[in-house]
Amino acid sequence: MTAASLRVAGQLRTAILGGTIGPGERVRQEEVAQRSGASRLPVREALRMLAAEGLIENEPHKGARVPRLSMREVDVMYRMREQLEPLALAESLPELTADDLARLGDLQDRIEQGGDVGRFLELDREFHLLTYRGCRVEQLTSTVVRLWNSTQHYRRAFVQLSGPERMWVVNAEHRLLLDALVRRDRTDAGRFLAGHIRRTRIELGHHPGVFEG
Amino acid sequence: MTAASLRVAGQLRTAILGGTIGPGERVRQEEVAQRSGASRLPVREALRMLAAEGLIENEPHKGARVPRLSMREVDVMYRMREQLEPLALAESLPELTADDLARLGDLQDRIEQGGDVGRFLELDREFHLLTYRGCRVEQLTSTVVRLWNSTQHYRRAFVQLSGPERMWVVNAEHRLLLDALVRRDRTDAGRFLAGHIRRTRIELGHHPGVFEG
DNA sequence: GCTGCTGGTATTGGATCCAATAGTGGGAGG
DNA sequence: CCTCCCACTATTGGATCCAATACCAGCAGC
Repeated sequence: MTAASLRVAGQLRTAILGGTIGPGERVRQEEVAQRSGASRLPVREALRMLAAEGLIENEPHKGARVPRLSMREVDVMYRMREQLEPLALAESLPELTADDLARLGDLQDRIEQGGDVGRFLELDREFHLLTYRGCRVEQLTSTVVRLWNSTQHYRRAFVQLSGPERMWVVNAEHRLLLDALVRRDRTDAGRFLAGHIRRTRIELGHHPGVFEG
Repeated sequence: MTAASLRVAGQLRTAILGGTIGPGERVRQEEVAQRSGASRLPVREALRMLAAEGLIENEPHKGARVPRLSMREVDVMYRMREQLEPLALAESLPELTADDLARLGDLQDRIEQGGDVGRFLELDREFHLLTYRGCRVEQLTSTVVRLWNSTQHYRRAFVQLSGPERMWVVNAEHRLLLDALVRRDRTDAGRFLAGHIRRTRIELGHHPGVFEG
């Protein structure tokens, strides 16, 4: 019975990232406790953990809810990613093993096979986070994960709205990135990555509908 | 009796930032509880909050301790600051009032008056964070604060070691930054700021003694 | 003399109960 | 009929007690 809070946190995390709990929705301690079979105390701890990950926000005596972000906020958070992820990649690249690179190729193959939106988001996330696997600086990786977490919902809405006709761009970018990684070229890799994020940010800006809800 | 956890968190925060509790030191729940007159439960919540701020790290069943960072980690965290703080400044600049700018001038005056290390760290922190006051993107400001928090101890050790003979450089940089802010020149301001952080990072790299202990 | 086990102790994690607070609905007064 | 206030309820915050786990010291066996 180790770490009930970790279990609860995990359940809530997948529920939020999966879209079951959307922005603005409230998360009641009692309800979560009953659903997960634990008492309210580990739920409280789990909520604090998730707050640290940027998945919920906690207000005293008002409870926890999934944050609702404005377009401006998401835009700035994408700019943060443009700045930070190339750094993480540069830290990670020397540590990536041939096995990691093979797995990345595998993931990209599966992304190109297609699937529903949830499947793509999952694979895409796994792909990028795997490229940062070698980054040994906790603060950097956790910040990157936080940014991914907080913007996940809007990415989902965006992918749903824009449909599959622009998917070839993503695939081309991923392939170029992967090739640069295989060549151990940190400059090229960083450039492709920054461009990938920047393009997404700009396309997101053309879909204001994503932020109304 | 609202929010005992917030009170406890505040006490611990100033203790850690002030250097009373150093890197590697353990923080026992019971001890903190007695010292602050609360029970252990709010202490647990406070520890989770501080973990979110990067001030302590929590391991299951092993307790909380102030993280001990390697030179490489601090170096990367300074690189993160170089990337993120100009962004925060650009967001903030249009929102800064004449009053804010006056207060910044005041703070810099007081920095130039001199004082002990703790005083300088306090004023320097207040100066920089005030320049980000207009940044309305929570994730960005909280990330910046986290980076300041985590590296505070090493900054203190560095300032103590290097003494006051290089203080004129800091003052010149602050004055140039402030002037750019008054002129509402975001490009200049971002450049001076990035340079300020970068120089500090490099000088820190010349003092490996800071990271042993 | 060293190593590995085993018991004790210190410390953290979890459950239950009680207190405090915010949000809400109904009633009285204008 | 509208508004303001008050009490009620739903929900979160805190205290105390109990359980589980990690650390440590001492002992036995090799």
